This record gives sequence, structure tokens and C-alpha cells, in this order.
Amino acid sequence: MATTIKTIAKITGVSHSTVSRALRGSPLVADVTAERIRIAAEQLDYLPSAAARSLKTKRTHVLGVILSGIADPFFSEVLNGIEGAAHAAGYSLFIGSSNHDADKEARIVQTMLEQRIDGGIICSTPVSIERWRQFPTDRFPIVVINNQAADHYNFSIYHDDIDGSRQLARHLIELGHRKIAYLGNSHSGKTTLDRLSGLQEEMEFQGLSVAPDQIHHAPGGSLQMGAEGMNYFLNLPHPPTAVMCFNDLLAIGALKACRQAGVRVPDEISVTGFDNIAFSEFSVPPLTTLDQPKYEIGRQAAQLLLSLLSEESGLHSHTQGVKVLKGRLLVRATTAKPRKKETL
Amino acid sequence: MATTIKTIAKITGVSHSTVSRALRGSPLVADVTAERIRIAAEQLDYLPSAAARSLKTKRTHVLGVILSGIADPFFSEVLNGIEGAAHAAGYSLFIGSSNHDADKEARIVQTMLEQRIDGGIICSTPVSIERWRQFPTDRFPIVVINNQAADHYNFSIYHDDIDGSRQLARHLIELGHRKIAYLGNSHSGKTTLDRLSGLQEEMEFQGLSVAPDQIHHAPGGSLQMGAEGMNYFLNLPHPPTAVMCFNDLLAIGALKACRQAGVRVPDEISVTGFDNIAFSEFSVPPLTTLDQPKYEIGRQAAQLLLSLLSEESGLHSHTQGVKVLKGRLLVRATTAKPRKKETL
DNA sequence: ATAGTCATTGCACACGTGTGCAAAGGAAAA
DNA sequence: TTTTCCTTTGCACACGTGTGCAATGACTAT
Repeated sequence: MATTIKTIAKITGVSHSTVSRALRGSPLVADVTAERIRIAAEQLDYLPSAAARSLKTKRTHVLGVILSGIADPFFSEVLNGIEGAAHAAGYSLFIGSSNHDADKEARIVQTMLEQRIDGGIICSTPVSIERWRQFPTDRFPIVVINNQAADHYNFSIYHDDIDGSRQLARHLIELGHRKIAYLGNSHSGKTTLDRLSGLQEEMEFQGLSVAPDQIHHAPGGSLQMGAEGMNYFLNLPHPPTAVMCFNDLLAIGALKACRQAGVRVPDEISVTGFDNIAFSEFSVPPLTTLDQPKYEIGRQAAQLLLSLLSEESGLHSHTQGVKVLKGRLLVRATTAKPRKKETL
Repeated sequence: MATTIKTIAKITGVSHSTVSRALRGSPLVADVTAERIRIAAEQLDYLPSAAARSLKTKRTHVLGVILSGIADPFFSEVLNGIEGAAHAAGYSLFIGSSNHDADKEARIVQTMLEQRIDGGIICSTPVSIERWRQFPTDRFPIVVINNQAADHYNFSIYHDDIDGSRQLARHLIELGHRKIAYLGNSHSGKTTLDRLSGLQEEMEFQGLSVAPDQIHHAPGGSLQMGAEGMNYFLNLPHPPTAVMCFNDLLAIGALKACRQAGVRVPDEISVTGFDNIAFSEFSVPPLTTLDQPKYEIGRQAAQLLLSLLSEESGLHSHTQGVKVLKGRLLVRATTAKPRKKETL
């Protein structure tokens, strides 16, 4: 049995109320008494019970984070950003990986609500707002990173995927590419569509277009999927001269497929990624990609949530609801001018 | 304010005790009453308060997991294994990344103890047993994965690193290598020493040895460190013909350093990794490594902990304390016979 | 009809912490 | 000396859930 304030009370010869106040730093306790209590607490290795405290204060100082999984380095970086901001403010994280499984997601949300988390961050996974119905959303702040659900959430952090995708497309077009394909990830709702839109917008802006057979959606965003997806393009009667991939993992997988097929990158085909994960600098050739401010995205999401929490118990100085961050093009070595005969 | 059992009690016209019993499935409630209560609970979106429940039952159904970070895919796989087993048994995880920071680690442990986690898993990071002194260890089960601390913990899951390392060394020796170097990770206490020992044991077993200047410890286990570490070996007056790396990340980083230095792998130098992370199949060339049963390690650690928990509140059928798992050699394309002139 | 058995329910307390309120005591002011 | 004020402390209740025990009522056995 752990030591409680009652134990300390008995030993120091005061009431448990006084102990509680002393340890919380209340001014309603004589200095000498407080010091005596603190010493006793230290000596007894006292640690307050979070359960009892939150039961009384209605605050758990825990934030829930839902994401599809941590296998993708992109998410672990975002998570780092969230963790950094939360930790600095004295909050802990309760993390749930849904793995694209609706049942599991439901259980995660339920557990989080039972734990009475102070707020939630939904990271790039489509969680229906209906799941949170147990608690009125205005009393239970939720911040969404790259909202994938159809529902509208009041507070969110977006990465400007359309802009990022246009930067990549512009780079390819400037190199002389005219036949640019897109390898998407069907597991990722809105994000993959935005990135496709960015390509299409930039193409149309330059008077070009993306042929329907140059769009392929892989059933996931992993290395393996990237290899398989690239093979689809390579086997086309008229393969593209460049392939824009949904993310770096797909792109690195695609590079392997090219190598196995004997297609040289970037001489015969250009490939781009998205995210700029640590590995992309170490691929062969090093990957041209869009550097997303991953840590910053996570950090800002957490800070937005934290400011909502401090508002909640005070003035309602309406916080900015939606924040959009932009990434920047990072040209490495998987993009080059298309071979002459392929140039339109 | 969320609905509580008292709300339900008022509405259904019974006492809160009856509601509590009905929802917990106690046989002490008439079927009709129980059904009526269940319906009301459903309708009111009732979710029990984990804080109140655990305050009374002394069980939180939460397991703490401490690891150095989730950036390394090895850990995210182990974490998956832990999560799988815990989730199946109705337990949630409270995850803390220490990032090799002692202060942060202290805060993590403190928070976990305040949360009154039912048990803990320490994953490949040196956490002193002293940190848990607040609770007698026999009442507070802890399982350690690849113990890095000097302290002895009663329950642990080990990967047989010495065996794995010997497998890799044997493979290289059989190929004809005599001058094999080791690139370690000084942030990882016991593990890196074990892997070095494995190499040394196998070398001595074959009547060979590892020269002191052929041992280098990188200050971390990242891609970047791998590249820097490999440069050390390449700049040696007499470079090794093969380098065994602490893990796959270092190895992949090393591959890049070789490429930049114009040293061909595996023709001029062989490189091996450790772990078999997803990326290692996609490196250039694909990495020869030791396939560690990552998911299984995590799963078994969680199961060991869970069995300790069920013991705790019942019979003491002493559970097996230490479990050792072995990995298997995975030969890909970064290892080959040394060049003739280099052969001793 | 009476006693005994059993199913069902409510009362009351406990878990560990926080806090409004009153009480006690001492010091300062009148 | 009496009054007032302030400091310090304890009492008692609350948070939401679980459970031992007693009370109630119905049914069965004698």
C-alpha cells in the first residue's frame, strides 16, 4: 500500500487537510508546519494518487492522441512535437494506434473517455465526430491534424498539401517533364486527394494534364506498397517520365522497383516523395521530396489544444481555429531532366 | 458533466448500488432491473470513470512502457508487440520516451507511479531500480527487455545478442573475412557490449581476434552516426574488409558513407546490420542483417507481465523469470568474399 | 399458520484528495 | 480589559464507484 496524505497526517500529528494544503503550497499553512510535512512526505516517498486528485479536480492532465500507427517515421516525428509541447506544460500523453481498424479505434476512444482525458489530438486518421458524442465537443476540446474525416472539427492544424504538391510538380515541369504520374495511398482519405489535386492544378496551370492511367492508388503507404505501385507504372505501354509519390516510404519502395526493373533513376525516370523522413536522405539516390515541418506540426497542435484548455477555465479569448503550415521543396537526386526522346 | 451511476439511479428509480452491480454484471440484481438499467445507461451514453473505479479497486488496467524513443523502427515494432498483447487482455499503455535524458526519465517514472500503473515494461534503456523505490518491487511487477542497467531485475526478456552476433561473425568468417571491425553505439549499455562480445568470441573460436582500432563506438544509433562511424574506418591506414554494425540504422548510414567515398559494397567492403527493420530490405544493396523477432519480444514481455499480474491476485505459481529469444541470420547483398589482395 | 429460505434492494462506508466553513488561539487595537 | 482581526488548524463533505451487511418481501416447507 502506498503512503497517502493520511499516513503523513498521522505521523506529523496534523489533519489530512493540512497535509493536503501544505503539499499543494497553499498559504493557509504555517511555514514551520509546511516544512515539517514536506520533509515527512519526502521521507515516506509519498506520491499523490492521480486518480483521487483528478476525481476531485476534474482534471487529469492527460491528453489523448489517436493516430493510425507509429511505424511511419512521419508520425513518430509529429508525435515528438506533440510530446515536447505537452511535456513542457506538465501534460502526459495517452496514445492509441488505430491501425485503420474501426473497432480498435472505437475501443481507443472509449478508453480515453473513461480515462477522462482533458483533450484530444487526432492525427491524420479519419475519426468520426460521432465517436465523441458522450461529451459535448464545446466542453471537450479536440484538435485535428490533417483532418481526414468528412466531419468538420472546429480546431485543426493543416499542412498545405496542395501547395507542397504544386511545388514538387512545378519543379518537375521546369525540368521538362510533361507526363507526370501520381502514386497515391488509398488508406489516407483527404491527404492523398489534396496531393493529387496539387499536381493537377499545377499541370493545368501550365496547360498540361494528368492522364487517368497515370494515377494509381496503392492500398497503403509502406515501402512494399511503393514497390508494387511503381511496377504498375513501369508496365504501362507508355510509362510516365516522372512519378510523384504520396510519401517518402512509397517513393523509396518505388526506387527499389526501378532498380529491379533496370530502370535508372533519375536518368530514365524521376521520382519524388513527400514528408522528408530521415531515411530519404539515405536512399539511393537521395530522394527529392517536400520537407514537411513535422515536429512543428505536432508542437503547434499540442499548443493549440493547451490554449483551448486554459481558455476553458477562464476567459474566452477565442483562439485561432485553423492553422496552416507550409513545407518546402527539397531537391536531392531522384529528379532530373527527362530523356530527350521522352520529352514531348 | 458526464453522466454517473447516480444519474442513472435517479432516472431508473433505484439506488446507485444497484446500478453499479447491474453494470458490472453481478448476479445480485433481478434480470428485469438489470436490463432496464443497461438500457438507460446506453441511452445516456454512460461511461464509467476510470479514476473512481481504480481508486476503489486498486487496479488501473494500465501498463507503463519506458523506452528511449520511437524514432528507431526497432522500438516501434517491439511496442507493437507489447500493445497487441496488452490490448487483447484489456490493458492500455502509458508510454514514455526518455530520449536518454535522466531528468525526463525521472519525471516519466514519477508520472507513471502517480497514475498507479499496474506494472511496467522497460525497453532497452537503463532505468535504475532505485527509481521505483516508492513501491516494493515484489508488489509492483516490472519486466525488462534487454536490460541495460547494472541492477538486476527479476523478470526480463532477452534477445540473445551474443548468439546473433556470432551468427553474423561466422557468416563473415566463412566468406573469408579475417579483419572484421565493429561499429557500436555508446548510448546502448549492455546490448552493444554483447554484440561486440559475440564477434570477439566467434573470432577467437576460429583462432582470430579483433584489433583495438577496429572497434569504434558511435555516440548514438542513428543513420547519421552510421555514416560518421564508417568514415572513421575508411580513413584507417588499414581498413577492415568487413564492418559489423550495432543496428540497421548505423549500417544503412554506413552504406551511404561508403558510396560517398567511392567504396563499393560488398565488393570492397562487407557491411552487416542488426534488427532487420523494414528499411533494410530496401537499402542499396539490400542489407545482410540479423532478423530479431521484434514483435515477439514485445508480445512475450507483455504476456510475462500480465501473468505476473494475475498471479499477484491469486496463487503464486512462480512464473518463469527470464526468457531468451534467438534471432536468425538473414543474408542479403551487403556481404561477399573479400577482395583477393585483402585476404590474409 | 408459522418458520425458514432465498432473491432482491438499499444503506452506509470506503478509496485518496481538495476545499468551504467554523473554531480556536493569539496579537493588535480601542 | 474588551473587542476586533488575522493566522492557523480541523471538521465535514464531495468527487464516482464498489461492496459488506442488513432489511424487505415472496415463496416454500413443515
